[in-house]
Amino acid sequence: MPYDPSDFPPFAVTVDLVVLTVRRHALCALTVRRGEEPYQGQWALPGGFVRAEEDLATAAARELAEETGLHTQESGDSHAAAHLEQLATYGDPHRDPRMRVVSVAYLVLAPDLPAPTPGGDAGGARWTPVARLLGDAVEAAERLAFDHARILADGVERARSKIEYSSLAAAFCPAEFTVGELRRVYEAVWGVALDPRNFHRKVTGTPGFLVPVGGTTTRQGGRPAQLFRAGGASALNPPMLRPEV
Amino acid sequence: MPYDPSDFPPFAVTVDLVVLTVRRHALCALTVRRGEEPYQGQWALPGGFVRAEEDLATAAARELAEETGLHTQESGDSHAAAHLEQLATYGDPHRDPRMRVVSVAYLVLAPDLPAPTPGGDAGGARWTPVARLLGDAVEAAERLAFDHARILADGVERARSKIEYSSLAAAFCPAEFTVGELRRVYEAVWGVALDPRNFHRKVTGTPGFLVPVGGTTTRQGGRPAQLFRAGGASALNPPMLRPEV
DNA sequence: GAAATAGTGTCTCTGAGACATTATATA
DNA sequence: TATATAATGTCTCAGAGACACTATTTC
Repeated sequence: MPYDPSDFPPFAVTVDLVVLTVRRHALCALTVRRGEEPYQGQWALPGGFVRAEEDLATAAARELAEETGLHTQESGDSHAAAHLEQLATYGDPHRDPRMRVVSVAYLVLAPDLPAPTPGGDAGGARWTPVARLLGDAVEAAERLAFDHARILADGVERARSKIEYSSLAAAFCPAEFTVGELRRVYEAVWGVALDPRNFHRKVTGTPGFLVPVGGTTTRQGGRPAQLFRAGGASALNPPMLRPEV
Repeated sequence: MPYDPSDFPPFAVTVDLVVLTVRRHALCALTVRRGEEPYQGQWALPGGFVRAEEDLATAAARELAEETGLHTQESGDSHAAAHLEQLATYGDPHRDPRMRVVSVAYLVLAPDLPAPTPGGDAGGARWTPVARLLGDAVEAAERLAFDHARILADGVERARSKIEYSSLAAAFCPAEFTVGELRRVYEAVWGVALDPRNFHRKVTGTPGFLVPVGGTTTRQGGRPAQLFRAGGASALNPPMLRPEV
């Protein structure tokens, strides 16, 4: 195995972001409109080149901040931090018609943002329900550029399976949330209805999963609900069971 | 987001392989001795450059065949095929002191090979127990080059968690195996002792997990054991529970 | 015979699913 | 008042863990 820098073919390396949130009871992904060829005018996942002296995760966090203003670390204040993790890497030789591009995809789980349309330097950016991007009969106008539909599908599947055995569903909620809000996250991500009583028993009975924060809220209507924040426990054992098995 | 080929910094892209097998009741990883600087003489994970017109998974399968002779597809004969899946991508700017290298790691689960030392064009290649490569006090002579200890740790963790809820443990076994042999795989990978009777009930009671093949063997000593092959079910639901929770 | 592994059965307890019921807000 | 959501409780059944016991081989 000779190892000569002149031996290896040059690659471009990018990061692509699957940014998921729950809005109006639907799982949504952040999409941006492409301003140039190829796939000009089509929607795509946000992303960009990794810089020469930049780590992959750093590049993903930078792109995320540029597109949404979201940060992945608590900035001292009480803002909920988005969760960021590496998803997978896509390197088909012809996934980009211009050159050889290897893209490292990252998955971001974010709370519903106050600003309806994310700011940043991206042209048109919007939240699109994943059902409309990944359904059986996706309209041509909604079809994602490159192999981004595949990347999005992988990200959605990762999110669906990870909230089973981790406390990551709280990443979709504001810093303080109720049991019912957390349940509606599960229902939106999985696309199923969960029994409110069994759900309540499960999440409040798991030590370290939820920490009561003291107040109550009626923002969902009905009887005031206790407010919680995510506890330190990152693993959920035994897992939350996804119905329809 | 201007998108000009001259904009992007050039990267080298490699694949690194975490090839795991179970030998003599121990989880082992394939390691090769480095023949040149940096880290000359140290052990490392097998791997190499991705070619210009080659898919990432293809490059991983090619490197695997070169180093071990293993194939990832059934070749028509009854040889057990190794399992190959993408693990993660490592791109710290200084993980290779010579240039910017992004490495896509793949995880391979292989049955114990008949040949004690894998062939191929790699110089010294051998199976090393992962406990010796990842323990708390790893000897200097056993320390892996680059960030390969981290990659190996990620691969081992992936394997440990995946056999919980999938039928992948059978990838460590020959094409036909007994319940006891499968149990010893779990015990080696997890490093725990499992109750043989509860294990037997679990795996034989899960529909589609094991298919009886008709014969028996006494290669483990004792009463003859029925032979099975892996069934079509790839998911194991409910999962096999890892003790010490 | 002893010793090893294979295979079946039995008991108990945790926990998920399917309900009922009560509590407290808004319209 | 009706209606929404929140919170607690009760029953049943599947399944994991902890065993006992029998079966069939090798030494």
